[in-house]
Amino acid sequence: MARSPSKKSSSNRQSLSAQDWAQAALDVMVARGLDGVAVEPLARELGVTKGSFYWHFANRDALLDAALQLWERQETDDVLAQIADVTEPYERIVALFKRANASYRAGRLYLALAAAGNHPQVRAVVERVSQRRMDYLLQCYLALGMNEHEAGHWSRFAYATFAGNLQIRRDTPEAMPSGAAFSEYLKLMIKTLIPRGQREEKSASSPPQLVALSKTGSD
Amino acid sequence: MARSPSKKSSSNRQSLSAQDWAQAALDVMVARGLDGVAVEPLARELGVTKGSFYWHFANRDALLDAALQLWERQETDDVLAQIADVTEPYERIVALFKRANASYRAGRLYLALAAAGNHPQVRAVVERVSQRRMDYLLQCYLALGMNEHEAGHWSRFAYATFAGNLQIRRDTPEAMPSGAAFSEYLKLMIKTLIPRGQREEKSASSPPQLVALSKTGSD
DNA sequence: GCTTGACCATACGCCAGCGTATTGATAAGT
DNA sequence: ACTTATCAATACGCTGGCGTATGGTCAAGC
Repeated sequence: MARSPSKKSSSNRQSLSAQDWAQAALDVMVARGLDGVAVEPLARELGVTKGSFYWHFANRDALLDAALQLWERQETDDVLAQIADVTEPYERIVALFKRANASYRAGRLYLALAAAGNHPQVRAVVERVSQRRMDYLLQCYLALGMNEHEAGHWSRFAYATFAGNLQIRRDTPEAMPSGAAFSEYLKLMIKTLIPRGQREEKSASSPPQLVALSKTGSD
Repeated sequence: MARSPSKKSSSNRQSLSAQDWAQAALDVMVARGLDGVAVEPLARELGVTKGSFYWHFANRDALLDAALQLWERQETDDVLAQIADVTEPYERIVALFKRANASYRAGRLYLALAAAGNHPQVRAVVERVSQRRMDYLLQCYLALGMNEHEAGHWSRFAYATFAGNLQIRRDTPEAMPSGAAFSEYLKLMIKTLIPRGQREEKSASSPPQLVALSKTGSD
């Protein structure tokens, strides 16, 4: 329930912003999926009518665009920024994996969006985000000393496992352990998905540095 | 049961059966997702009107039930039956993995259904199917000589990777290699996901050799 | 204190999909 | 030949969501 905007208070009868609507749209996606994002129900939930909505947005698609943009910023840009200080490639992958399995909400959101493959609008963003994440992983594996080919395989492998775990957690929550057993599971995956055979050699001389993944242009 | 055993023949202008409707519903799910399964459009596609539909089914939910049942039979019962003759546990997992990555259609269908987590009707079936598949995998890993704990981890791991690969193929098809590169990728996953450290005891025979990976895909 | 503009309410028309009712058509069965 | 069962067409009412039009309110600003 508590989202995060500093000024969001249920008793707050201040006017809403487009951002508030976009954030609410993301919340609904988590709960009811992409096509749960309907103007009128959403307005009801926000305690206003759709007269308000059509002040902020031209139509439903515009809302989706805003929500999508917000999502990409929050769940990809920000995440990559958060682990930017981890310089060692092995540790970086570990950090990614831990973070990927940390937020339940983020996982649901990702699945909800990815499930909307029909919607071209959504699809484009999901595709770009997935690509960016895998590319980032690829860089990590390259930094471990692999060649492009191997790194391609392993990054894809790792990303698939990540995405699949989200699905398991959603579809069969009982099958996913918690607590210590989960830590153990995570440990196993990390150990398996980061082959330390070809441990990286030149992490001091030629720092991988990963180009910071800055926003794919300007948008 | 309706006595008209109308096989799936596209040019068959004989009357339709409930099975035909269910099959068509699955086809639509592959193409447009779960909520693409609407009575009227479906009827249009089948060249009839919904007057026909409401002869065979009480309502839309009944159609979904039938489709779901059909799906579970086709994609789980039948698959498990097909690999029942593979007795060696290692080979069995390999066979599962190959089969899982073979049918594009089956993957889309699974994802489409899994995405409908809101719908309790669908959710129940997806949950059971996922559970059954993971349980099957669990048995395989147990047969390799693992204890329950380890086998639980590895079967979950393997299933997650399977599900994630489906997602990658759907969301970023370019990221998934084809041809020889894909075989190589599959080989890597198999090798990684079936730890041969604790190889099961009774078979000191030849390593299974990965049999050629010949496009066993249905479509 | 009257105007302006940002924000929201109300009311309407539209459309797609669900479900129902009724009738039509055709292929057995008797 | 006539009934019956099976499958389908047509027509209708209902609902929920989209988008529009228009008017209401309230906080600045001149």
